Amino acid sequence: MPAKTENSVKGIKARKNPAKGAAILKAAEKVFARKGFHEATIADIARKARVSEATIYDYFSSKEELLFSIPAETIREYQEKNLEILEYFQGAANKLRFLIYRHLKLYASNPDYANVVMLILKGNRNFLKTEAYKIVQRSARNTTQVLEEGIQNGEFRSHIDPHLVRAMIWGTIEHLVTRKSLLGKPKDLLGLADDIVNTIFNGILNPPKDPTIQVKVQLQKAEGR
Amino acid sequence: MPAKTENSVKGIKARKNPAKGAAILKAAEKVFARKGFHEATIADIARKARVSEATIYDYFSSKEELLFSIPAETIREYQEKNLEILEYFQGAANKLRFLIYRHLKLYASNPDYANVVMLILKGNRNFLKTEAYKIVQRSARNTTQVLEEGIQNGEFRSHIDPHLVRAMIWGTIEHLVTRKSLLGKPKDLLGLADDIVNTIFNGILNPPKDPTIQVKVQLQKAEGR
Amino acid sequence: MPAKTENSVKGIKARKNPAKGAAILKAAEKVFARKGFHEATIADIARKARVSEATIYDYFSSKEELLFSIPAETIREYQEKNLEILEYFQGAANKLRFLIYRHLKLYASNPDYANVVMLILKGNRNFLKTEAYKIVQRSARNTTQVLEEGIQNGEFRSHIDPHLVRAMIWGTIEHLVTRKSLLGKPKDLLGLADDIVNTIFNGILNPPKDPTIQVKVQLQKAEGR
Amino acid sequence: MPAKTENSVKGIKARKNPAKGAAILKAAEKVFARKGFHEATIADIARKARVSEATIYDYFSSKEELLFSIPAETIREYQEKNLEILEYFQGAANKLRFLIYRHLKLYASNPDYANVVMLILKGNRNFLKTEAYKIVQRSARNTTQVLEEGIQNGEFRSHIDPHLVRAMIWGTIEHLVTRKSLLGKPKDLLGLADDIVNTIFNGILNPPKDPTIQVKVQLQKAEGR
DNA sequence: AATGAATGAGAGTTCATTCAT
DNA sequence: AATGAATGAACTCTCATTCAT
Repeated sequence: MPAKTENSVKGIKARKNPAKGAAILKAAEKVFARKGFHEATIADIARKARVSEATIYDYFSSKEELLFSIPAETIREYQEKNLEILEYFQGAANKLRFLIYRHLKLYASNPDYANVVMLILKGNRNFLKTEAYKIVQRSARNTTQVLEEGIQNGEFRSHIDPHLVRAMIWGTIEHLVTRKSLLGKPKDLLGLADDIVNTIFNGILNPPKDPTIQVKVQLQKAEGR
Repeated sequence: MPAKTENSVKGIKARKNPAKGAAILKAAEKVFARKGFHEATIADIARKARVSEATIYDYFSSKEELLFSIPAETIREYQEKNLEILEYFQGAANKLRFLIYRHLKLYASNPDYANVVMLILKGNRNFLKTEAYKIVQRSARNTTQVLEEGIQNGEFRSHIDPHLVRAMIWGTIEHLVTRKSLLGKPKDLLGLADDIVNTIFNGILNPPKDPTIQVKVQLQKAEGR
Repeated sequence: MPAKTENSVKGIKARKNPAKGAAILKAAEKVFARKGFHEATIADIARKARVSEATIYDYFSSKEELLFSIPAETIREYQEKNLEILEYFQGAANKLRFLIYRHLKLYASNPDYANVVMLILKGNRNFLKTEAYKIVQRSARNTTQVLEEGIQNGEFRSHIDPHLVRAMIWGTIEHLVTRKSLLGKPKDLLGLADDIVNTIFNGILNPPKDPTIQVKVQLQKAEGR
Repeated sequence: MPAKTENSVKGIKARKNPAKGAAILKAAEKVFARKGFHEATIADIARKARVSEATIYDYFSSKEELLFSIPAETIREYQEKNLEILEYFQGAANKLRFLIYRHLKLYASNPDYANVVMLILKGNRNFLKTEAYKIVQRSARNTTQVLEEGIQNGEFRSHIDPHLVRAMIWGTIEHLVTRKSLLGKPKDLLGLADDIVNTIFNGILNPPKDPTIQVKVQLQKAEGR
């Protein structure tokens, strides 16, 4: 799909050897995850990637660009696949459950990535100008649309604000992932998915004691005669 | 109230002039909020506080300690007041609603503080070792306890996981506050409180179409006599 | 004369200790003279000045500013004194001779300075934007004015172009100083002054063989009668 | 004419394709002229020459050698032609006038070359060790010889110092060319040639008001008889 | 109590140059 | 003959921090 250079694969500005570009990126992810952005040095990353520092600058124009390149590919793959699979689900509730699972799984299965995103990128204003961030936004719109769909077809309450609910879902996930990144718990992130979905779906309030309806049927003797 | 040295007032390690310590802290909050931790320099803060750089080191032992001192007082005041007021509420639902409001309000009315907490401290591993962070944890326990209380007394569903629900509530708030810090919207954070509470309480699912129960009553002719 | 800060003496941007600023400048002059601009390192200069590299940046904002600061004071002193003394001379020729001597002497008695100016600054485009360069220009105007004065009062030929003659004088001096900087000869720069002045004044052409006028006086015998 | 290797044509160490060597040299001249030596990168030159950086090193062993190779051919051609034509002139004055014209024209018609020579090479100590510089020296000797010739045959004053006069002529030209390189003026360099020659020849002093000789002839009456 | 002055320690970045293909 | 790819080696500049006054 790229027009001229066959090297600019999937957002990694990898001139030269794309595999090496990816290796550097992976090394950077690890080092940033462990040390944080400012505490990590290019030398650290170079050592981890087993290349020279100069080589890193052949593939990425600055330390920050290197940082921003980490989510680029991952996020696009994620979003593409999301759109693809979403088609197969029937009903907004099912779709939403799927999105929650996937979102959680994305981080659960890439702890270094989770670290970088939650602890570094989320607080970085410049990241907002990034191409990768635009995909994040698009991905957010997925969720909103599913919520709107659910309201439309009556699956979801008509009173809810799709934007707020999306914020709740994402906020919940991000909070949990951040906790996991910082404190190591809960051990099993994915295991929380069902609970999250249930709580989002049903809320926490106990329904009024009994939704039973009391039907009073009085049969009277038919006064014959 | 000060325990040992009469200068260590309210968590600010202010030897000497406590007012100056507070001024430096306020200046630091502003500068950190605007520039981020690493991008802000001690010189910036000194300029803003109208003191010399050396003076800052008379009040705080390092740049990071200065950063960590920012939430210290705020968070303690917040927590104290929370506990105090909480007493006056009846019922877990009312208490929880109060906590949500307050949490949101804390950030809504201190944008610089929100900035520092959301964009800088949340990603800082060392903050976890801080005294201030311990208060945050205690504050979290408030919420959990209220949730447990609600489960106990039947206000809340017995199936919910208090820890998860607290994560959801906090995650939601943090997500919204972070958005506000980075993007400036939504303009009115506090205005979202009701919606948040409602959604957390009732969930998003429409209750089954009609909880109506179809009662079939067949009356038969009473056969002769 | 400086309004506010008493430290900004004579173009040396010396905050803090002006003497140290001057020492750094002197060290820089030496090092640049010996090694050239790009080959000299801040570390070299710091070592020579017996200060830390960081201190240099407390006095000068960049390596280039340090370079440009070298002629600043010298050139101003030179120009001021020139104007002062020029008053005492009678006649354009005497004034011009004085200027030539002084110009030559400036470089002859400051070999390091000559080096920096001739080998480094003369080829540096950015130097043209400098305050010091403006003084150089003013100094050039001195010469032109004296030449104009000489034309006006008949001391100098009316055909000469003051700008060109000034270029010739300066060019001559610069050429000689550059040679001395690079090759070490001629040993005695100042000794050339008289020759330069004579040649500029009288040119190199031999006057037409004899400006003698042949007067033929024929005395004839007065024929008696 | 090539002595040993058939590739080292005309001073360009061009193994392989001499045309490509010349192209690289021309590109280097342009880039150096525009940016200066240190500011220009091999990458810049490679881009301009439409070759790879590595290829440049197939033709020139280092960046500095590349720089020094720029004048090599030009200067030799210039010197050869000078010697050739000089023969046809009669009289030292005519020869000198020719040399001044030619020298000025050399730079006037090659602005990039003038730039490189005046702003870069003139300040470079290593250039003095160069083969090209030796030709420059030889070329300088031309001028000196012509001056000596003129002194010998009475065209030039016997008092003048040929070395100094040559320095004056060259200094003048270099000064003017440098000005043109840096400031763009004067627009017409060659137009100054006549003025230069005239001033060098005749000096700037007005000849004593009247070289008239007052001859007093007193005729006395021849007494007696 | 306050600060002017000084600096140690590094970090990111650039580029000329090399070499295997 | 030509070059894509890789890197060693520096160098400028910044800043948190210290200390004598």
